[in-house]
Amino acid sequence: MVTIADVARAAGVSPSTVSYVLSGRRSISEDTRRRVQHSISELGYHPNAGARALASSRTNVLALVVPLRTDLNVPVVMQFVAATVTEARTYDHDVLLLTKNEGPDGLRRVAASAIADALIVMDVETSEPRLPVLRSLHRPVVLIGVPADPGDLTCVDLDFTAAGAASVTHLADLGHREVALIGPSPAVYKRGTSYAGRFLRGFRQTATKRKVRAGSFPCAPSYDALRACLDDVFAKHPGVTGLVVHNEAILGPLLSELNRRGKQVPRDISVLAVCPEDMAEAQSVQLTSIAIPAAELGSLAVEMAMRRLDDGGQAEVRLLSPRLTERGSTGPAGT
Amino acid sequence: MVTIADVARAAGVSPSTVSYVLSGRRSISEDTRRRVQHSISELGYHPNAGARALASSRTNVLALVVPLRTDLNVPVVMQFVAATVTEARTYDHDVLLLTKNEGPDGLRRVAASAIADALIVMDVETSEPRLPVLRSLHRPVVLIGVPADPGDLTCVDLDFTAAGAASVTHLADLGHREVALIGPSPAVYKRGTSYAGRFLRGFRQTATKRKVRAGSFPCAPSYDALRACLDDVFAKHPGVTGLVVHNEAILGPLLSELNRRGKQVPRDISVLAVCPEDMAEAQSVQLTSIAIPAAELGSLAVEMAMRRLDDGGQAEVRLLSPRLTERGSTGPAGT
DNA sequence: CTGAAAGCGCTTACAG
DNA sequence: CTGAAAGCGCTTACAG
Repeated sequence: MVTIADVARAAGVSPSTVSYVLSGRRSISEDTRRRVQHSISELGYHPNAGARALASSRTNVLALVVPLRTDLNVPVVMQFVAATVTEARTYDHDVLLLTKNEGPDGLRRVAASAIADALIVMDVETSEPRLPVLRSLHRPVVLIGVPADPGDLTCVDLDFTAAGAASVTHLADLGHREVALIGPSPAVYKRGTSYAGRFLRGFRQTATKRKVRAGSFPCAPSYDALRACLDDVFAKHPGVTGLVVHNEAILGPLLSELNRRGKQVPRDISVLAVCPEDMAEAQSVQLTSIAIPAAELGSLAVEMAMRRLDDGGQAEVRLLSPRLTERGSTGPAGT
Repeated sequence: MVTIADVARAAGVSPSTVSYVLSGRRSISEDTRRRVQHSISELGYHPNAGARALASSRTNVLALVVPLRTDLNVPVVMQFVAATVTEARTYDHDVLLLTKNEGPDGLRRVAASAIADALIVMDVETSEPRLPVLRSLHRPVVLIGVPADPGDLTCVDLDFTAAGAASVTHLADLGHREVALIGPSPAVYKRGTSYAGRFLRGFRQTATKRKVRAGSFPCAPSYDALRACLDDVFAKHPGVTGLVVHNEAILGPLLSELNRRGKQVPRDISVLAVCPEDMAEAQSVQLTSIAIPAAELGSLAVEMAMRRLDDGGQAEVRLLSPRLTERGSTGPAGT
């Protein structure tokens, strides 16, 4: 194993000088820097992470707490994770993966043993039970989602309330008077997952304002559940002409079922999806959609965590404005 | 921050005794152990990871190198990752996530800076370009997948050759004389991804042996690509009565398309899927399938990595036998 | 612009 | 059965 002493010897300087060349924390003569850099690459030196962490109390590791359920949208989680890891690397950090079911003890362990400098937490609930622990960790925490009372914790998410509103506005503008929201699994609502409730609220408020009849239909991610859900929609809303789908897992099956039932999109019924862009494009009918910007959220979360680490900065709640892209699955009502 | 010295003081022993209580590397009187344990939980002590790593040259971290492509099956990757993290925790290890696009330098960095004790590498290609680097790391490496020449690297995977064979055997036994394999995206074959080629080989060999006419049709993960692919299948194999689908992303769309074309499963055409169990069960028709045991592979990989860390054990190539479950999407040919 | 040295919090021979 | 002490490989005041 190559140590800083080896590099120092090879370059004819002291170990501290090598360290300063690496950190840039003091000025080094051009000549010395060059000799050190040369020895470093010559020897293939990489600072020992444990020693560095011990001496500096910085690990250069971000802990990412992910849910590993299957009722959540898996591709969205993956996109988020990928963006987080990629962005973290641009700050010279690595990502440690923790699962939600490690619970409060796991969070305490990671913080107390100084395994990570900061935490990014996905799948936040409205009355998030982990909030007290997270606050007690004395480490920067970035929540993906917005709990009822974030306090001094940083949050970032899509503005789901605005997204819910935008979905109704779009359909109302097209003349639809009766719409249905096909939402996430009942389990997601039961858990009080932050985004589900916020979307629904925006959806309902705007429906009232725009005098659009609106119903909400949670749907479990299975073919049978979807069929039952659609039956329910058409029974309760015989005049429905617009569907807002906030449930990525059943997008494909939904389009098949509509087709099987002889409903053409958008002629007979408009469909607006809330999902990642690529998913909206990959369906049998290209879907008008409000994007779930998983990748942006991932890199933003890292950026915010890094900022809090560096400047000790202020907590903030950052909500990304929804972006709606028309792709032809929505059209005027009653044509 | 609570240190081992704090615990020692509170328990009235030396720091080394606390360390030995934690590691169990020497016998401690029952009384001392109890006092120490009590102080530990009293103070909420967790050993500093960096200090421990520095002193012991063990990080208790496993690095997991994952592909972050979208042409790979995302749920399978997630299941694998989840199982890896969960299993690692049972060995008191954490998981560091690396992306494949960090490349050889990333692998070298992780090994040289002693961030992780061992590596688990997913998405291995037949002529895997990372093999030389991986061998040079002097750390246990477990590959998910089997390269042409694994050498002294440990490998674990489903026996895809046997799986390909089993798929044909199942259909041939049911009397099918002409079958088509709808495989992974052409990009997957082009890349030489290990499992795709192995499955195809088993499929072809057994088709020849059983005198079954067989064709192979790679399919990109989009609705349009699927339609074109099916057109191709029926053009080249007008007498086809069995479909083997080794491409999870297009399972749902495939069933919709068959339905739209008036082909009933399994009356008109049998469908056998290669995918995780829950996916086979979630389709509009419950699918007879050969399971992709993502979770088992994840925990096996961790187990094998831990064994190599502890006993320095032998390298091995471990192939799990395929398991076929009948669910009614396959039936006798020509009824 | 650079070096010598203390110290980060553990583990583990060495000693008794 | 237990303790004192060296040492792991860095960073960072302290000094010049």
